[in-house]
Amino acid sequence: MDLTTGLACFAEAIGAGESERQCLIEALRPHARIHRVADGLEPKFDQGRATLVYVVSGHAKLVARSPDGRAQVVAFHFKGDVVEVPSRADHNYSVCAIGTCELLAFAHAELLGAVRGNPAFLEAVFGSVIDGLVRCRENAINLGRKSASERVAGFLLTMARHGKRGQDGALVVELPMSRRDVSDCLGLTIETISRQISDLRKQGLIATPSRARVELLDADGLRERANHFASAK
Amino acid sequence: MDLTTGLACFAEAIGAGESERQCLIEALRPHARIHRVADGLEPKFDQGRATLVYVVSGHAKLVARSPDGRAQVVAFHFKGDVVEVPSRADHNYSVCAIGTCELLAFAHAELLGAVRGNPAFLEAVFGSVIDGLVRCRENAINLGRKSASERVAGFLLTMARHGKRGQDGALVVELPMSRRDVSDCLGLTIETISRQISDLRKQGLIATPSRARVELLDADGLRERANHFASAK
DNA sequence: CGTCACCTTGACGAGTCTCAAGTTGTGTGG
DNA sequence: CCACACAACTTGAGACTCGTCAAGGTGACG
Repeated sequence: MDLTTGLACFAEAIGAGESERQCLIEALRPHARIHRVADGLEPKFDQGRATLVYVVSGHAKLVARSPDGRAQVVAFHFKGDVVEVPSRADHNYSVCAIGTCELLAFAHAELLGAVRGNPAFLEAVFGSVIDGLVRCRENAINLGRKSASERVAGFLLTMARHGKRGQDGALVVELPMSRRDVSDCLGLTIETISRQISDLRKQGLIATPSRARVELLDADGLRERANHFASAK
Repeated sequence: MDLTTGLACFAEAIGAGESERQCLIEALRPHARIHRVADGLEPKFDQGRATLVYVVSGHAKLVARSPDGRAQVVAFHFKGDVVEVPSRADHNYSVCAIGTCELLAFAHAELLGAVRGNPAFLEAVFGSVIDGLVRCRENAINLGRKSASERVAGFLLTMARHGKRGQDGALVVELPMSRRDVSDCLGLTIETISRQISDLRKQGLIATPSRARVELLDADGLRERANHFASAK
């Protein structure tokens, strides 16, 4: 996919009307760069500059690594998501492809400059960032106050938003990421993930027809197990 | 403090020029509400609507609670911070005062509507939300991949941003929140916090002249202990 | 059919939570 | 100014969850 097509996807996703789309594409073009990234690779964006990335196709993860090999997957991002990549913070972040993946990258400052005159667009980008914030907080709650069992159940429910309903009515979720990615996101080890998945299967809450595929047989049971702090009760 | 003064603070913080400030205040006034909140109380904003809160004075925490009493402090916010309070998510959030505190609240949608014509303002709000996102991610890394010792050291360094330099050169940090708040933020128990603080004191990294005050005697030592995943080596 | 990466399962131990007791500090009333 | 009550914090001992290490199983691909 080339830059123009990528920009068109982005413009459409962000809700630009037919008429203004072309104009938007031209305004953004000088500041955009498209990266076609193979599995496990991490494109280098402008170092030290906050970057905004739009996932044109495939899946990606935002990950922080420590020198000693620990990793925290801060978020998974799917086709159509907008990822805010911070510049300076206490930790280093990179975007890493899960499978082959196409990313559209903008330096933050220039993106904002280019669309100053278009508040609708600015709001749309704003909305994406808020989405990211909300999801990050949800995960922070998982990490801070939940047991392994609750985290895994909650994770499956979150992933279910991208799932489809199978013929038997169960929700079928594809997990494009490895167990290691899941563990690095939930703050657990791959062994613990594995044990929890096995538990859920033994209790009949899920089925695992293949490694990457999970069927949610009892979504309510999962929700109970996830123990979300919602207005429950 | 009344609504007008609060709005003026907000307008100034957000970087509005002298000239446009008055205009901005008038545009925002119909959508703003000011809350004077006593210690430990949680103002009710419009239920089910995303709300943006500006901390006019004092300190506040954004917290998610579970029916069984567990709490996760998602973020602490100080005077001048902007807090994005999500509407619908898997967990319920509330803003809770730490000491007496004044909050300026806007329904999200109306705030954006009121300032559509002012991209500079929109960008400033945008920037605040991104700040929140970055801090939330930093905390997610703490929660997911760090030991109790690393978390507490990292927390003190984060709080040090609001600290002042004492006469002996050490950074003096006031912790307006209780140990329970700290533990609910770091995903630990108050006992563990207490033990870690004692450890740090015994090792000479900090001093604790009073309960709420911490002096960072050896910031580099703390940073080492915090083990931030930054470009270190 | 062999190799390899990935996942699963088991046994054990470290780190943190839980429970319980003690200490410090703060405000209140005499 | 002192005595007391109470909340917040500190410290200790034992339990439990999850991490670590090790061995085995499964599926994909040549």
